[in-house]
Amino acid sequence: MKYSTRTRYGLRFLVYLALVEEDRYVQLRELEQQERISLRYLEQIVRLLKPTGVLLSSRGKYGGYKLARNPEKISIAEMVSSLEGDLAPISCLSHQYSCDRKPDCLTLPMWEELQEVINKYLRGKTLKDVVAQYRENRARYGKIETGVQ
Amino acid sequence: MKYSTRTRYGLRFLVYLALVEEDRYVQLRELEQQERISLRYLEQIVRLLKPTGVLLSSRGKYGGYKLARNPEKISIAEMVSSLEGDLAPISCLSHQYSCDRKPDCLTLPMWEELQEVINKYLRGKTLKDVVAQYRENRARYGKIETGVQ
DNA sequence: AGTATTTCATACCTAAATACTAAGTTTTTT
DNA sequence: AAAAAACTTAGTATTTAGGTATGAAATACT
Repeated sequence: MKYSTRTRYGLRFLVYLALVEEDRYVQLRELEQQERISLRYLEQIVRLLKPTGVLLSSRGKYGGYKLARNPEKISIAEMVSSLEGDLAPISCLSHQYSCDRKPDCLTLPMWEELQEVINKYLRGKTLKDVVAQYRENRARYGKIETGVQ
Repeated sequence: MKYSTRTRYGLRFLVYLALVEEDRYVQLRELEQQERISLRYLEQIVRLLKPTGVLLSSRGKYGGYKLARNPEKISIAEMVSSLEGDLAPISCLSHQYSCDRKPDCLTLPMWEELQEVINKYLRGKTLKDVVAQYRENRARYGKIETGVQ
């Protein structure tokens, strides 16, 4: 079980936006250069995030993306769920899935509990928290904190 | 992120063995019928579990598998890890993986924390616990608990 | 008005992994 | 000797991951 690059890249995109100090639109080209993520691929990933309403976008020259709300109002659970499709750790727990053996399943209760553990962690996590963790980590490594200009 | 059928089937196999009351070898054919898991596929899944030393096997007629130790001594973390390869939630955290961007990664600290959350849950879980959860769940559904003859 | 630049959208592609099946070999019991 | 089981290797179909390619629509600047 691995989260896909979609999810990894998507979250890095959001953290990047959160790190931008000034009020400006960030272009995907900038992320391609800074974060080494293919522009074309990133376009598709961003599209997965749009329905959550977390992004403001502007087309054309000097266009790009910015966060639509404060990072502390942005739930990682919601972002991962949009990028990954859902948060179920096994397909049996995905919404559309049905299985007549469910009442007799030897392991379903355990999987449900694991799902709850993961969901609880992700629900309690905001984009602000992830940014803070990143900053702490940088400090540990003794890096000067510059943020994104 | 989804755990594979390998892992799901493998755990069901282990719980099934734990539910057997008598001291006998359980044949894969029995699991094929009771749990609807292809015998040929199950053979390969079982092979992933053998290196952990959790299984005793006997060949030939009346052969099969039984647990090598008490279910409370069998860690789910170890079983899932053997079935899945490792417990990393993203490939960046798999053992062999290396990435020169790690010190600057915007999200790695968060993923490490999630990994710890998942590992902690799985490490604290034994096969005995999973069996108990199954039994409780059956009771909730009002099913008569027969176990496996 | 025209051009450059960006997001937005659809379609397509390739490699790898998943989830098996097939066919046999080895070991043990009857 | 025969049957039945675990073991082993190889192959295969399908799905998913992880992208590219192409172009349309919107915006800003000249």
